[in-house]
Amino acid sequence: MNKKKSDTSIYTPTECKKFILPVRDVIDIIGGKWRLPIIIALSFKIHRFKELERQIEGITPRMLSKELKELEINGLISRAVFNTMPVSVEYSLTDYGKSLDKVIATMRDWGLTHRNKIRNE
Amino acid sequence: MNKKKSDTSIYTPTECKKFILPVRDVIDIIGGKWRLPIIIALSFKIHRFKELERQIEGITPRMLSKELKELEINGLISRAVFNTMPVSVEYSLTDYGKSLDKVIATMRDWGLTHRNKIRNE
DNA sequence: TATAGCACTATACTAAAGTATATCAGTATC
DNA sequence: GATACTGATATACTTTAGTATAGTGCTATA
Repeated sequence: MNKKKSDTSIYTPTECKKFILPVRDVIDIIGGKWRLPIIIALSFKIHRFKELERQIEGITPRMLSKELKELEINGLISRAVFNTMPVSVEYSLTDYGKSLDKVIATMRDWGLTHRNKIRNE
Repeated sequence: MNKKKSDTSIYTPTECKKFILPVRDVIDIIGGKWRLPIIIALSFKIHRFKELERQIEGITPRMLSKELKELEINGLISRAVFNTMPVSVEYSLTDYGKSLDKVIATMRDWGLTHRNKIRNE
């Protein structure tokens, strides 16, 4: 009776870490300098490698290639190769990638409020 | 008539960047290795510096101090000094900081789904 | 034959994020 | 007088993220 389990059930370093893990996953997946620009570009339309390179200004082919691979591993985008001459490769958001929309929208809402708050201080 | 504005209105590098900015803000604010643990810990109760240091295992006082400052600058937490002996300093989430709950919950939901998906592959 | 476009990759580098370790001033306890 | 507590800060270091630049194999066009 001297200790209430419910008060601190989540509030131990271990439980706290467990609570955070899925949130951290999202940050790991869409974090970094280039992932969001890529996801947003692909949410508008399917893109070829060079199109993305031109669309996302400042990105190097090395980073684009690297990030596309990561996003593909995480199942957010898919890669389709066509044997045209020269070969063309199309990147598109998977349904799973599209499901991030809700998350991005929620973040964006808060971020817009934050921007207004900062501006009015 | 040969170009439809609505098709590409958001879809230029400049407009795309504008769209992303508030989302990036959120990542910048809660991203990094230690911000979420700090925010979550403070969402359960007010903490003193040493309490946070003990609660968040692995953090060094340098990082804790650095991140607390950043979070305070962004208005998410507040710092209260009491002239006890020795001095005690209490950190708490502001209402504004608490407003991140919704964002964190949404991210967590998606992250949990992602974890289940990965596990079942 | 030279040049250009596509989808990358390789190598070397710089910058940012995070870690390790020691130390500070003040007080209270052993 | 030595040690420990509080809330930090300083310096030096390593690790991760991102950049710069050049080059690959293929083919079509000039």
